[in-house]
Amino acid sequence: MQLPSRTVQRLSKYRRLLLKFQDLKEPHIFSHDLARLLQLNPVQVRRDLMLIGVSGNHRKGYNVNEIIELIGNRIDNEKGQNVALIGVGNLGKVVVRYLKTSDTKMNIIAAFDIDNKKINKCISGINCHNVCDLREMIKQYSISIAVITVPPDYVENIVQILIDAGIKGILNFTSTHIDTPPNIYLIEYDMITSLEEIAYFVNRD
Amino acid sequence: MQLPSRTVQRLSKYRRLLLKFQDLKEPHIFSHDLARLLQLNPVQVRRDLMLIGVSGNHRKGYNVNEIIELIGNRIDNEKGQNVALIGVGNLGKVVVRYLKTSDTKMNIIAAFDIDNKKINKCISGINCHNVCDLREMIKQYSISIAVITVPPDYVENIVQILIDAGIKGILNFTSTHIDTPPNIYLIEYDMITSLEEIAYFVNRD
DNA sequence: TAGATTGTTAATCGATTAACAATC
DNA sequence: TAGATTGTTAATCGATTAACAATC
Repeated sequence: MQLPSRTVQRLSKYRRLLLKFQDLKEPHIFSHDLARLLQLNPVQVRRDLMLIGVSGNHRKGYNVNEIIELIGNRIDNEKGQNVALIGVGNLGKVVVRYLKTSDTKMNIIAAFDIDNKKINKCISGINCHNVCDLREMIKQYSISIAVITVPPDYVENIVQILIDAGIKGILNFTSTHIDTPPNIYLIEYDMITSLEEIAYFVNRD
Repeated sequence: MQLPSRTVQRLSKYRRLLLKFQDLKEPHIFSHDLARLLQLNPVQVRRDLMLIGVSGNHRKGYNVNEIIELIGNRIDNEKGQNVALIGVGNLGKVVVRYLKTSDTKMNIIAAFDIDNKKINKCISGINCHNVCDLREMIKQYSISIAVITVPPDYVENIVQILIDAGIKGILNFTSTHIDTPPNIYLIEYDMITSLEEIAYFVNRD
């Protein structure tokens, strides 16, 4: 049974928070504490946990390790999830460094660029390849997710290559809207739209 | 009457797309063309435009200039919207440069850092100030929105300063969840959560 | 037992879209 | 007129939350 996307987002956040609890040797947590720490409704937390089959204790709350394990069972791929980054500019470098230093099952294993000065260089421990090798590398290393951090003019072209190469999911950091077929799962970070949305509500509250 | 947040997001995207049409001297557009270009439903486009009072022509569609103007009336602040960026690291620099070169009514007018090597330097045409001056600058230049690009350990502290200084909206680029009172409009870009969400659906489609 | 919690259904809320009237 | 479009209500869909039973 497929989980709602909002539930998946919250599960990701529960896990990251609880991994800190694990370090603190706190074996249990109540739904209202988890909710408070993430500014959510406790009912929502209990419902999310119910959906993935976590069962709590009426006295002690939920077992932290059990939550972490069952979230992993749902979200993680056994083989790990290989991610590629396209566009080794300033933003690309920041994203690679961030992902390499975060403890997540998302493995960023290759970067790509068209600039010969960058190709075959190492950035934050991963190699920068020629965009021409994208298709081959995606298949060889079974990369299913791409993070796009190229300049706006290159976006359309890169997306076409990615789709042809069989990529399944895209995180688009450029503010250029991209057109994807419905079988590609797409998330777009559009900072202009986000700032304009914030501006709208700030002026009306 | 307050617009739904999803409508505001789409209006922002309509406007950016239509500004290109304006350059091409295309005076009109049909709802189904606008919808197709942004992968939306034409009914949704017409409904959004109806909500802001745009009226179309049964033969020629909607007037591009009229849409742009009425979106501006709703979203833009007459005085312009002043934005500050906190944390002049690599990510911060990228964001400043991007916002300075985009044509948006969002004016990024100041950057802040705690590093003396950065303070009083100019980045992409704006000055980097000491975080200690945040409160004063926010009031003086009526900055209502902050973009946060500081390292995780500084986030909590910075948010407290921003809230005390009366900031109204925050775009959080760090993957550290922040706790804001309900009168602050917050958008968070959490790339770990986004990648895990993509991974979940990619493995199930 | 009383009180605090989990577990789960049903009601509600918000957003999208189907249906169709009106117009050119 | 026929066909294509806009305009708008009502139905539907998805997500959240209220209500309350069950348990320790």
